[in-house]
Amino acid sequence: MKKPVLDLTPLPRAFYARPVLTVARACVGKLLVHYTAEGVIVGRIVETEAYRGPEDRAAHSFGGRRTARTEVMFGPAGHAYVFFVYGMHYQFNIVTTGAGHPHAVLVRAVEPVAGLEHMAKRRKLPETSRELTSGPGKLCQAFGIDKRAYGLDLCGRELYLAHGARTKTQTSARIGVQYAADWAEKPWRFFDPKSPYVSRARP
DNA sequence: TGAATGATTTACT
DNA sequence: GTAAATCATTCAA
Repeated sequence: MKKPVLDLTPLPRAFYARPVLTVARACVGKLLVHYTAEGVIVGRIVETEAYRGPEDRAAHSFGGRRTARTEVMFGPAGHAYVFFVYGMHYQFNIVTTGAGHPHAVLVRAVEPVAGLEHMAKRRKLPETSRELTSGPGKLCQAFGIDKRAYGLDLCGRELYLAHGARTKTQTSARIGVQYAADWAEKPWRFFDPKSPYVSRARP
């Protein structure tokens, strides 16, 4: 039995042009595809979070803050918002909803599907390690996503989402945003409880 | 110009 | 369990 060929057709812009909570939930189970110089890398998304500026205190676009960094979130849906934190980690987000609505979905964890050798090389870990992609900074390193991906159109051919199997989704509070008080407690994190690659809850 | 800090990971006690 | 690594972005002055 040969493994069936993966369907890597990019999802249409209409998928992203919906309310951010809808898109965040819909992203769980979808495939994240990145064509790099080394080869194609594919992962199944198992954990996301919604950020709904301007009213969401935990969002970078809170209060309608429009700067060079947040600019892409104010544009049309279906683009990549990539930013750098803690002096060493990138985070990959998907701009949703539509122009003028700075809403985005943070992709927090994926399960390796294809291109394992490239992920393992970038992460300097064995291909079997769960640490390969079980966190927002980890998956960016594994996929080779950095500031060059900022603003990329996810309806292009380089970096995009593709259809995947439907899975059950659980919700919880978001992680790492305690500074945002009551907004941190909203159940805006979506994940597949059966996946071993979901990032662990905060200590 | 300068200081504070963060949508994290990793190593160490 | 706690702390260090490390720098772009932001805000105050």
